[in-house]
Amino acid sequence: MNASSSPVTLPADTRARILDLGENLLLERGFNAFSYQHIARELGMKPAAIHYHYPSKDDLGTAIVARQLRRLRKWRDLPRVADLPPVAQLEALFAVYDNHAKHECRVCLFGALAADFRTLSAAMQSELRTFNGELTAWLAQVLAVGRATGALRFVGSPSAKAVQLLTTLAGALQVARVHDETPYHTIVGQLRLELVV
Amino acid sequence: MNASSSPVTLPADTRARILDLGENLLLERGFNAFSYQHIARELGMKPAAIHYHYPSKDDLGTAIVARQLRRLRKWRDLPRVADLPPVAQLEALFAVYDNHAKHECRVCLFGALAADFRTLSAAMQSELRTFNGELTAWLAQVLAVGRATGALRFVGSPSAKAVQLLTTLAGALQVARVHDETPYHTIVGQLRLELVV
DNA sequence: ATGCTTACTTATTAGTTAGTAAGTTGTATA
DNA sequence: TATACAACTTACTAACTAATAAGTAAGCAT
Repeated sequence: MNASSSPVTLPADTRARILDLGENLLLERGFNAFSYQHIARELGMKPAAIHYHYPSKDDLGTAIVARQLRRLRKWRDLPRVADLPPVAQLEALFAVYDNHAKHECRVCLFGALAADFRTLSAAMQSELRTFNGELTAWLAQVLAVGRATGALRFVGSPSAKAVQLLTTLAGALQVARVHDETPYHTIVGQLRLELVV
Repeated sequence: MNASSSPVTLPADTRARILDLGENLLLERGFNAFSYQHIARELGMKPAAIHYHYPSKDDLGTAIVARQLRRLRKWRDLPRVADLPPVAQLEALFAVYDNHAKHECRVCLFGALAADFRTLSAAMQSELRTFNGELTAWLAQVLAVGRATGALRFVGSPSAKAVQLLTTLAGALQVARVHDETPYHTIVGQLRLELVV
């Protein structure tokens, strides 16, 4: 009857909130360093409630990676990204990583899971491979067009440069975590200096 | 009296064997994904025996990083490394990473600890910072001399290039773990192509 | 021979982990 | 009004975790 009788969150939101919290914990502590207790405490619930929504931790982990993959595809196909000239597309990519660096030095999905990769389920492993593969393919195409139009400069094949670039960006966020934001910006500045004509 | 009465390992070796196994497990599974049980089983001992040598897991972790730091300093100062021309020094560095890639796609120390960094003790964190700092400083000097002598080519400051290079190498080993050795060699090939005149 | 030290084992604690089963509550619907 | 379902809680298991304490056997030093 009164205000306190309404739930703190809409029930339908709980699943999404678990996914959000799980993703945060994954990117901040690594997959093997967070538990359902961490999520439950944050939500003011019992760990078993998390199991109701994601029966196993593997289900949750897979869902986190799968959502990032969906986000990547959506972002990549967004008119305000897809219709951009290559240099602007590259800057849009940098902006995503900048955002991670600013947000308490969160590493990217790849950087968070790579070290623990062998302890992950086959489902998570395969989902992460797909994620990284699609991102690399997208960037390779951006780089190819960028060089063809004279806006970007690099030696070697676009796909080799794409793998190298994404690897450097993933590593740069890890360096930011170990030291501070400074080396991250140094690295991205260096990449810009080398790539953009 | 007979051969079976002699211990399988010299007692003094146990400490070193624990350190070796701990390092392997760290580089293959991540710090939060191995336990004293893993080490003990491999040595045919009880977990408590590991505690005798390294009272806490943090002690073991710190010892692993500290040994890598000692190794780095020793390697760097070795005549057969220190007296090399810059390009050969760079190749010697690549060879170290190549060795990791070949050895069951082991990541480097930095790449193994960066994701879980916030869950590590202050001692491990500080030791890893020192490790990464000294390696970067060494490479920056190599790059500076290399460019000055016309053997290496890059834009930006030597220290910026050094941070970028090491970050890329660390990331490259992670990519090798997630996919296979191929992208690792692609990345190193790309680095060589860009750097070596 | 005695005691000390090294390198363990056995036994145990306290806490955490993922995961399950059964029960509860509120809400919507037939 | 009955019931069915969603979203939990309570209570639990089994396993693993790091860590400690106490005991033991072997070797060495005096």
